Amino acid sequence: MSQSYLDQLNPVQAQAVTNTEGPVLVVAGPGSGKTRVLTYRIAHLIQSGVAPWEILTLTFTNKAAREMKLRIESVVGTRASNVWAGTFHSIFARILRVEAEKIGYPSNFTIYDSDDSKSLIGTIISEMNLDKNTYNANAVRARISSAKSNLVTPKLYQNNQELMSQDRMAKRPFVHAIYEKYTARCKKAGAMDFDDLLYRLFELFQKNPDNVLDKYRKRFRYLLVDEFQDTNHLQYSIIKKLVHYDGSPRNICVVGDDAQSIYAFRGATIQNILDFEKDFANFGIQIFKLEQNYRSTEQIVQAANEVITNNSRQIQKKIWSDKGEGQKIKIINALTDTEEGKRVTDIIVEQKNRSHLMNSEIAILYRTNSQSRVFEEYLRRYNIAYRVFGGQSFYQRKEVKDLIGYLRLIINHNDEEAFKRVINFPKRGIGKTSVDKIGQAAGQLNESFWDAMLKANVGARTKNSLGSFKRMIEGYTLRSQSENAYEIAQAVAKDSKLLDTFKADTTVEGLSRVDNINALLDGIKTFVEEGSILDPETGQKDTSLSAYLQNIALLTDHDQDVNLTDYVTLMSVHAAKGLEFKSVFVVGLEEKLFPSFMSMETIEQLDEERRLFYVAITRAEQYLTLSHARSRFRFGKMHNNEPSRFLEEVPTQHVETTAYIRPRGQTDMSAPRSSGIKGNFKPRTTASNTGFKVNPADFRPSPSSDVQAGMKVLHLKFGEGKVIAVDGSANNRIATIHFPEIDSPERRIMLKFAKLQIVE
DNA sequence: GTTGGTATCTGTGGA
DNA sequence: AGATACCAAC
Repeated sequence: MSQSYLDQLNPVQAQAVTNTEGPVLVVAGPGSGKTRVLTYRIAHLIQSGVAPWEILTLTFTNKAAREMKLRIESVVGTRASNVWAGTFHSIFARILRVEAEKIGYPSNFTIYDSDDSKSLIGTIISEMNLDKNTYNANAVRARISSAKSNLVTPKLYQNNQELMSQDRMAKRPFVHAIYEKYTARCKKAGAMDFDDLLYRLFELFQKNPDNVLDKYRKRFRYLLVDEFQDTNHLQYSIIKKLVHYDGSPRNICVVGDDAQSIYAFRGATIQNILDFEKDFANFGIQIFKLEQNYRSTEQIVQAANEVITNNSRQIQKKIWSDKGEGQKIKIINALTDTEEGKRVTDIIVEQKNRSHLMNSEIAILYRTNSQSRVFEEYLRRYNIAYRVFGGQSFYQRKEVKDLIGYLRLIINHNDEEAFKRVINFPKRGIGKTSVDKIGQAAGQLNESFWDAMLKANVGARTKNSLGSFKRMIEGYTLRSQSENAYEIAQAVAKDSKLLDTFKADTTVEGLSRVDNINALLDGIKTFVEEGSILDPETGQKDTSLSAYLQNIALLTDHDQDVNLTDYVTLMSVHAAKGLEFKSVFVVGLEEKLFPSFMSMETIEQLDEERRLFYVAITRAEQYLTLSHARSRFRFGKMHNNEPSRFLEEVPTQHVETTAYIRPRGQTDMSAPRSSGIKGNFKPRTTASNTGFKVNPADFRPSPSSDVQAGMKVLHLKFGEGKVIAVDGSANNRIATIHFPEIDSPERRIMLKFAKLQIVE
């Protein structure tokens, strides 16, 4: 057997790969070859005789799972496709398809996405006659979601003093009642939301009917978990059900980095890492720390290390790189968001020309998806190919959801959200009043909307329409037994008049809706051609509509296959986790934006924002550019924001001194700037003026040769300071200055770069 | 029931 | 600014 893949690992990595028995915790810094370790570990298991389908690998994104499979394949060949590898949600959904009936769900259950959940919660709120401003559907949904993630049932919720008093304080004492109704309603509709995919599996394992748990414990002899820092309590509880029991070999390997935990907002907790150490302490746990960064240059790694030390709690590790010192970090201080867009694009042009970067080696990362627009405009003007990830996903578009709504209803008649979406679109004369009556009947009879629809007290004509609607859907349900997903979807798009309705709309929007429907149909066709694997062990494939729907529900925009053209990547920092680019731009580094205004209340929230910043800067291999704008257009208004505190946390010795030079011959392309600031557009020459303690308009820098020890000086970012000493050679004088206003007040400043105004 | 216009709300990240 | 909710008129 060839062991050559072991030669490609450093000693710690090799340890993490070959110690396959018993519990293992791998703490993996950014760029430390985490994926390599995971894939080689799986390959190693297979090489040592473990059957691929005995290995379960849980990841957070479909993309990560797919990539892992590809890489395992390159070592062990096609056997790789028999490994169970997927996201928590998709693997668990697959198990639930088989077992759902044991806990009172149909095997063809629908998966409600967050829009469905939100809509149902909104319906319940209004049915309960609660004020929908106090009871914000999104806020309630978040609370329900976090309850589920912490194994809190509606009953437990009601008995939990802390939760109840939080609700009372927020003037929302009935959240527990909404939670209870929501749960019942989902069940009635044969639907699971994203949290249910986890929670119901836990329930199944907990109740353990027919000793079903035993089956999965035996099936998954080896368990691997990627991005463990992003798991929530519920996920960890399921993991423990599978591997942590008497007599278990406890073959579990979790890989994570506490410094890259960025999903606390949806219940993830790094407590899981600490708990893991504790829970498996008596079972021979082995801990490996991957500390060598193979991705980034020293400037970037050291800056990142420094930034993260501002967080209060973390697992001690020393990330280092031997990629050489590399380029310093550039900082762009822009006046407006449009100027930021222009200057970032200018640098992209320069990097392409001078450093011969491909578009695909460049990424622009931002905190919120809405920031993409300005960059898109400039990239388009400069004729640079780009691709925006995230934002409104393809699957969230109205027309796409409409068609999928039909398909969902065909497979699961009880799907309430799908029913309401399509019952009167395209119009068939069944208006709001009728749907409300159906809803009332459903409530009284304790039936689904579907079962109640012909029993509702509606007019004869409406009843007629309902009847033919019902027959149409049932006809497709029958056909779906024998025809594949594409055949059904195509027929539905035509017969339901959905395509015709959109075709009748000749506006630009209507045209794009038709395009999107066709794109969706193409996607379904591809699915049918490839089929989805039901069970890695048997390799059984399924091209049915039902299989398609379970596949689609957990897909995001990032999973769309990308044609291999060369484009600049635009995405949120969250979406960029796990990726790397030669050149990275982290933009919009302003207080209230990054860190987000929603996350500035507590130290914990700020720490998470900082970890997000850490993730952002560690995506860069060679070039890192940070930018902020003094003012930006947001929510329909101009906002002036201070530069982000994170900019100040980047040590100045890693920052390049830049002067903004207007690119030649491009004046005609200059951005439309908001009036009022126009005249103030001046080149800035300091690198470190990332946060201004002094109003730049009042700032009059003095010739640096005049600066002497003992003087009182002003610095744009650091404020007032006292020069303690001046040393260095005549043409590279360095001043040691004490700035009382900043955190580490003693600064060494090179006078030939710094701008200082002598006060006295 | 449908249409079109106006008022109101909302606003981070994503499986 | 954009999406959605709501309402009056057809």
